[in-house]
Amino acid sequence: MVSIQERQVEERLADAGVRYTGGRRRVVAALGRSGGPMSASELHESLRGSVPVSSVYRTLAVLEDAGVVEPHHSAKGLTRYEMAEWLAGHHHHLVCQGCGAVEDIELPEGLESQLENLVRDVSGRAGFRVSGHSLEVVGLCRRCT
Amino acid sequence: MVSIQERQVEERLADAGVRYTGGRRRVVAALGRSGGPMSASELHESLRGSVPVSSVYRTLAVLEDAGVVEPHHSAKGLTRYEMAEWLAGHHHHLVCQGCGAVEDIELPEGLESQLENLVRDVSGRAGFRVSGHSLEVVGLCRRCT
DNA sequence: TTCCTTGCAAACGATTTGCATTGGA
DNA sequence: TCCAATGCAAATCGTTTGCAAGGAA
Repeated sequence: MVSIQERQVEERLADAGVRYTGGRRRVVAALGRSGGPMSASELHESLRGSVPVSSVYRTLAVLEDAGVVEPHHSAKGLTRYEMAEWLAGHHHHLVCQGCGAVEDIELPEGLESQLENLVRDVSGRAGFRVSGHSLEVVGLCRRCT
Repeated sequence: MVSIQERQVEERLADAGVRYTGGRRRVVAALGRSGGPMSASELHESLRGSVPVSSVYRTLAVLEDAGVVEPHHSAKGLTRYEMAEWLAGHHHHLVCQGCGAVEDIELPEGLESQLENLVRDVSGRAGFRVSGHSLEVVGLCRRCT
């Protein structure tokens, strides 16, 4: 999967005026492979230590600034990152209370747009300017059941 | 508001075999007053330092074990707590990207139950045993707009 | 007395930052 | 060349824990 996504990231980073170096490419690739958000240390491990933890953090900060990845805050003060919506598509999360794993899910089209309207409506009433939403379903995954 | 909720907490802690001391009462009261989840240090401040931070943490741990409060993970590795659903009622959150504040909102009855069905349906298909869900709407609050 | 609770300070773990070095355009 | 990027170590910051003192049953 060196394709479209890779190009888009390349372009976005160029626009942001930063380099798309080897280390950064590896982090993006690891995130692209993953089926859910990953933390800095998970990325560090996934890359077999080829990118030091501090560099992973800096890379994630750069990527977040450029709008390439988005943070996701989970238990025990861990922050996990995933490809931004415009790259990975809009989706929601199943969070396992047993093992802490996070899995992506998509809602059926109809329900998704209905939910969007609802969100806009309710939030507007509270004087809130909506920029996005995320549904988090908690429970036990197949393995932890 | 010394009423029902207070009684329920009292009972729950008694069942858990722990004391409902002054410090713990103050933490619960502060949470009850709040319109959204609060972190340990926010509680510490809100109580004008009358409860040391470490005690706030311990209190929150006890309350969580007893099922009186529930954690909510937010930006910058902060964990905020709020009264559990069975005490505060089911609701969702508006998260301000500007100031980080979290505000509670409720969905209209109809949409809420529809959302519940949807969640059960989609998650079940993924072999996931659902225990709850939470919708997080991100954007800018009135003050930060 | 006997536990549970509390406070302070030290310990921890995730994340950030200073600084000297490396590497790409 | 020149500035962004990197690696390491030290510094931060939220949170946890050890231990001795305080309190209620």
